Amino acid sequence: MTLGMKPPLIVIGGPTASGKSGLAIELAAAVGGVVINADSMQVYRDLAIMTARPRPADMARAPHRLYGVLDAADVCSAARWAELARGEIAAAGAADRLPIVVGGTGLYLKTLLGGIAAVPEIPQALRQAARDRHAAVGGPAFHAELAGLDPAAAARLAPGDSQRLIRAYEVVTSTGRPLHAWQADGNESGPEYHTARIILAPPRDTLYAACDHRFEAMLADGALDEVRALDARGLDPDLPLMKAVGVPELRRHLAGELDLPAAMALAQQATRRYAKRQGTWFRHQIQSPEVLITQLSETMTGEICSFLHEMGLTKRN
RNA sequence: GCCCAGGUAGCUCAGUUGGUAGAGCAGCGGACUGAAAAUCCGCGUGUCGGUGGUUCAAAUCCGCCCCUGGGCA
Repeated sequence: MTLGMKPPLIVIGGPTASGKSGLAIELAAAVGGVVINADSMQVYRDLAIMTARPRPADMARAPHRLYGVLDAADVCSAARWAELARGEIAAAGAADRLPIVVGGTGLYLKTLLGGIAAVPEIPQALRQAARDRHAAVGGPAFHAELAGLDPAAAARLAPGDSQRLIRAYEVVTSTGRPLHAWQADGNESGPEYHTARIILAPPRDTLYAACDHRFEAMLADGALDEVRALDARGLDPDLPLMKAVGVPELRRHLAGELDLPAAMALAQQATRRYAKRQGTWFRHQIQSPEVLITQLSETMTGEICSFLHEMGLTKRN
């Protein structure tokens, strides 16, 4: 690598079931790349099928990193993931391979690309205490309490926005400074990359059909057994992986609350809604990507390779 | 063929004594700085089956027609 040149990086984002993983594998195989996961659920080990992790046969076609590396009892975060990802990007560069970061977790990608406020890591016990407090007093009272500790955050957040209320609460109680003060300091970001961002944005109808079809395929592949095994661990239902799309629905089926067709229909709906939210995120948060693909396709590898070559990101074509 | 009961939003339905319509679900739009597949915020999107009447005014009253259930033949 030439001194002074920013290391190359490919980032692929888009809604679930839009064909990101397939595209990443094709690109990686074509240019000699490493696929690095940027999906908040695929980082966990327990649910390979339910979280649509690449299959072993696909993973054999190119090196894959950060898939299934954390236990379901563990908690990832945007900052934690970004740190891991930077490590993998550096390792790929050292191995003279092109890093291809792919995933649908917009916040993770944004953190990698733009950094995040340098709030000190908050001990898990304190974070849990904040959550417990919220559960104990309820949303409105918690919101009122926060107003006493961090009026700006309370004013900005809806009383129902539990996740952000809890975050604001834990930051101010743990660090003594309100969240916006940390944010005003600017973002802590890692090294700069020479980046090509590829965003997939297929038409709504096509995407929804793909979501529906894929969930059916997951069930056929044994998703229910996976969820049963996870269920048997008796983990806190608030843990991230326990809230992955489809997991609550299938657990309700396992508990006898829903028949399978009903659980499937609800899970498919949840998937569609998730895909819609992701679309909104990428549309508004990732401005003017280098490549925008408005179809459901993994067959554009050739064109994309040429483009990446023109950008000076690849050595061969 | 006759007798009932219905045709109102994508679906299930509400709609008082006539004043151009509203709920739930679905859907759509948006926000997003450390659990983000999370967590929230906002928004009725409509030839009231069709067509003629009555009326200042019809989803609402009257006639005819069409469609869907159920019953009797």
